[in-house]
Amino acid sequence: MTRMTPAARKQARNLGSTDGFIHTRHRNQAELTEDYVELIDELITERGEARAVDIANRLGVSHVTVSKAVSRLKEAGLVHSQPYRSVFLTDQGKAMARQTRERHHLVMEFLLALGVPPQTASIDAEGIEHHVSEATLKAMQVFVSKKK
Amino acid sequence: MTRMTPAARKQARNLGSTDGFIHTRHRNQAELTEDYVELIDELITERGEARAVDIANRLGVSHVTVSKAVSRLKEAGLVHSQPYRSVFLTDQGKAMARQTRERHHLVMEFLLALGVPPQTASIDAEGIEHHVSEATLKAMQVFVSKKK
DNA sequence: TTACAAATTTAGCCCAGGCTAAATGATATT
DNA sequence: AATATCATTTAGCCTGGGCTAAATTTGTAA
Repeated sequence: MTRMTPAARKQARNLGSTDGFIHTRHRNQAELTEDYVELIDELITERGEARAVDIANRLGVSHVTVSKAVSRLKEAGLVHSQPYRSVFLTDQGKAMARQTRERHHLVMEFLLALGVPPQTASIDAEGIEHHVSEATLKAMQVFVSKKK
Repeated sequence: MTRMTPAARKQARNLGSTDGFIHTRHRNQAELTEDYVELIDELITERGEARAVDIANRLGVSHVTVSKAVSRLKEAGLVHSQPYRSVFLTDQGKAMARQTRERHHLVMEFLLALGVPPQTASIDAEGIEHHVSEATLKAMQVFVSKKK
């Protein structure tokens, strides 16, 4: 190989950008947060309150993990609660919940309209919903409308 | 609240199962692995070899992180390499790469057929591809075929 | 063939998000 | 009102996947 400056090497290999990948770690944090907020919202709707035990059971993690997660959510301003009491969404949390709920619902409708069986659709929606852009959401919306 | 056995309480709250959620941590591990394998495959195709520096640049992480990740992939039997040399896929790794590549391609085609603009489609495909079941993949396939 | 540049590995750190065990708080039955 | 039970928090641990700095290896120009 002939001598090259570092910049020239990079250039030669077409590098230098992160190529559309997002740091999975962060992507994941966001996902987890959304899952918690979504679930808290569901629990409040279903039973009027979201208790740590219930969150833990639904998520399949220990109640201690939930306790720590709730602290993080508090830090993030998504949730508030008194010690030893159940958890409530702040306005910000509610906004996120609404968004997430709508997105979830749309993705679900979309998969069903596509012909995916309900049970599978439910699982896939859980995984997919955190990764769809506004543009894709809109396209899904259009598709669902047309199907009706 | 009236006295209840623990089992009765669970029953009353409809709990006991993890409700379709998968532990995000694990889901994530699998994703990362697929991203690495996919990228290594791409690099080998593009340039004949996958070097740690290139992987690091494309993924936007440090080369040290890549080094550690490659060790994990080796452990998992997906990859092999001599010290200080570039990385190659094992048969198992190649199989995973092929699968991932096909899935990626199909999801991409699908989003484009749906009317999502290419750039957005590319980003979304990255996120979505790890979360689609066989059933959904098949439905996407059907949709894409019909569009042609 | 020596010396320098580039790549990889090693050492050692950090943080998030899991866990179990133990301490503390809330509540319902008697 | 006391006690037993259930829920939450605290303490302390582990692992994965990041990082920087330093050591090592490889490869090439002079």
